[in-house]
Amino acid sequence: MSARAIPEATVQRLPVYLRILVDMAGRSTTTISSEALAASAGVNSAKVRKDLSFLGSYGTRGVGYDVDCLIHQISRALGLTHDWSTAIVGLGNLGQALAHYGGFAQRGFRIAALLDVDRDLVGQRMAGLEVLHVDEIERVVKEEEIAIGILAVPERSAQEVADRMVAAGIGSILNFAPTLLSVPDHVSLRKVDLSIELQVLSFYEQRRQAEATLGERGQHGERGEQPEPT
Amino acid sequence: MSARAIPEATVQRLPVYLRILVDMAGRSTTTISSEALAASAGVNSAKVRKDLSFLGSYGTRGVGYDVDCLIHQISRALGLTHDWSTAIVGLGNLGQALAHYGGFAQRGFRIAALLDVDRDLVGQRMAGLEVLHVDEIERVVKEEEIAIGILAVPERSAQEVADRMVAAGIGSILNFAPTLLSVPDHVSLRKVDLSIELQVLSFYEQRRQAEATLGERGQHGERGEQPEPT
DNA sequence: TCCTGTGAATTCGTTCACAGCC
DNA sequence: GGCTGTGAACGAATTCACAGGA
Repeated sequence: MSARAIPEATVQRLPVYLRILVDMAGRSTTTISSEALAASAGVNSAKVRKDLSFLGSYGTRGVGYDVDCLIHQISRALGLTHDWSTAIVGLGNLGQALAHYGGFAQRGFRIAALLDVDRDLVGQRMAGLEVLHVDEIERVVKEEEIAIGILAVPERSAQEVADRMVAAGIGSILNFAPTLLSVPDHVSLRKVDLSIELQVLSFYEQRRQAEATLGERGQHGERGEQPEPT
Repeated sequence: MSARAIPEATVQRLPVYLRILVDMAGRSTTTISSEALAASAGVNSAKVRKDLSFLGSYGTRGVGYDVDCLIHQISRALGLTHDWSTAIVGLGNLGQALAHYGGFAQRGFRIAALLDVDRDLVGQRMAGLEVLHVDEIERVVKEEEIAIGILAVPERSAQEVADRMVAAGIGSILNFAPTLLSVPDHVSLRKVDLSIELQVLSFYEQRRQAEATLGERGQHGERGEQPEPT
């Protein structure tokens, strides 16, 4: 059966499968089984088959999935068949690191604008772009058709900048500031919070040290599923 | 009923509650209800109560929770009552940004070492530390009792460095490289993958544009739960 | 024979709803 | 009266297990 409503959990795994498949294609592999893909992705093969079945029936029984076909189907499902423009707001250490990170462009996310409040930064060139003042955000979002705003500003200004992004018409925000943002229902929001990651690791680290006696599970976190140490 | 086995999903939310509570304490708030905490955390109050109940019964019926008490209990549960030492391996754009990010130390995660393979970087000072060659990792992990390794190396060397961290005795790894790592069961692993975040946003962005007609849900992702735009 | 696709069973997480205590 | 703590109901995600096509 084809599509309609891909579950949240599946959406999060599709990019992982995609990366593996692109890698496979680069090695001239033409076909892959759910078992092999599952091993690379660190999940169980039934999950892979169920996930892929939400895209439609693109496998061949007794054989597996055609790598190129799957790449195409996943890309289509994720909306990666065309590029998206992004803007980075906040060019501190993290914002600059993001601006220079090549992995975005490579995966179809064009960094179309860099913005900051700091008058010393505005006007400078960075990663091939001129840094704009954050007050230009409304204009830039419209002119460059920015779909995704990347927020790398300090905690205290995060909400204000987010509000301006939303007002300017941005539909998706990736927030690196360690704060909870409020956005209207029609805006998608994801956050990356380094201290939360460390604190979660701390929990398991502590538990391991506290026990230091029983054999316990060691793979933790919805983001941390991993394959066998094979 | 007291503790034993805090669910994964709860562990991920405790740091969020903790941040809000610390903020509250800074504003001299002494007591908070599950309803208020839930509103700040962007979740529902039953979830807050259930989450907190895994730590024990520290609330007062008719009143709420004592802020300082909760801070203490959550910190204890997360293993934050003592500091943890971390090491950052890979000092490209991202590694440098992490090295200079103040939020770690502030939350009890001491950056005890910076390592890289690049001979030009080794020996330089950065964020108050001398950059060491990655070959020193075994010695440093032992001498500095590094608990958490932060991996900001390129994809191709991530597995190798992870293996060396594990061999050196590190129990937790936070991986920023866009690759799936294999580690033994007794090692905790979490990853932060920027392109996955963007691709998930792309999915919802595309769906929104494709529909552009029905009123649909806008808040997505296990990391992206958010409160009302109140 | 091999591997997909998927109902059914199970596990995990969330939400409801209320008894019990302040 | 207000708010916690928690069984019970519900829903989502995972895994099992196998029917059915290549």
